[in-house]
Parts: sequence; C-alpha cells; structure tokens
Amino acid sequence: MTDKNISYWLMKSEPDVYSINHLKKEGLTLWDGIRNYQARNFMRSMTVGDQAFFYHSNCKPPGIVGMMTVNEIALVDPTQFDPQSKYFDQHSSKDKPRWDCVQMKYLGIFNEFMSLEELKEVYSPEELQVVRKGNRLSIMPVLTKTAINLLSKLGEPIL
DNA sequence: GCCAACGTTGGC
DNA sequence: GCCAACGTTGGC
Repeated sequence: MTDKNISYWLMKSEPDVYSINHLKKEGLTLWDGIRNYQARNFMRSMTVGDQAFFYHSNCKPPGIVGMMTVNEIALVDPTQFDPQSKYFDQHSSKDKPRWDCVQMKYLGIFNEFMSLEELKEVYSPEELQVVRKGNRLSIMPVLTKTAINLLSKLGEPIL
C-alpha cells in the first residue's frame, strides 16, 4: 500500500478560506500564500508523489479531514507579484522570487474526521508536531510511522 | 476575547 | 548582533 520513498506532510488551511471541499471540486490547487520561511523550506523539500494530510485550522473543531498528494514542485508563487493580493511582497523580484509553492492534488476525504482533541489523545508532540501547544506552522512533516498509523485509523480516503 | 508561542522589524 | 515592541496564528 505504501511507497517507502515518499514523505508525509500535514498542511493547514482555514476552511472558510479554502476547505477540503474546495479542493475536491477543483482537483488541483496551488498551495500559495505561504509567507513563513520554515513552511516554505518544507515545501522545497517535497517530492512529487509525497502525501499530505489536509488539516482544517481556525475552526470548530480543528482536525484532519482528507488526503492530498504533491503534484508539482518548485513553482513560483504568483501572489507575491500581485499588488492586489494580501500576499504581495514588494521585496521579492521576478529574477529572484522569494516565495515558491507546490501544486497539490486531491486524493480524498476520510470517512472518519479526526479532531485535534483526538489527535492529542493518541499522539505525543514528538510523534505528531501539530499537537504541540502553540504550534503555528502551517506546513510540517509527519513521521512515516505516525502517518501509517494515522492512515490505519482514518481508513481509506473516500473520493 | 484571551493568550501562548513564535516570527518580524527596526533602533541602537 | 541584541532585544524590545509589535504582529500573526490559531487553540481555547
């Protein structure tokens, strides 16, 4: 079932802004607007075929809702050059773009929703970073061991 | 609305 | 380079 060479990630999105249902509808999306170097660097270390847990944040209740896969990597984030965008960065140049992003592809919505509260009951912060108190990072790696355990709990994503 | 836990900015 | 002040994320 699982490719040994892929990495697993957890990516947050506020459902009011962009939910798993938006992704289901679109199929593909550019994960743009990331303006945190640590999160950007995690995107830079992604490989096509990596899988990511889609996490709904800043909502009630927050938690893991679905699964997606990395479809394209090393794409320039277009919003940094758009003065109308809230992600516009006047210090970024087209020669040397500061921000890049990846394209994600919808895999499915899990039959079981797993809330942050439940995640905290099952995993330690070492096993799953998102349960660490005060975690603000919107993209983070998930240990393969944890990812496989999570997938066994959540069941196959329903397309 | 509060606040923990950062990240960023800018004076020095 | 230090650090205080400020801003942001996001859970609660």
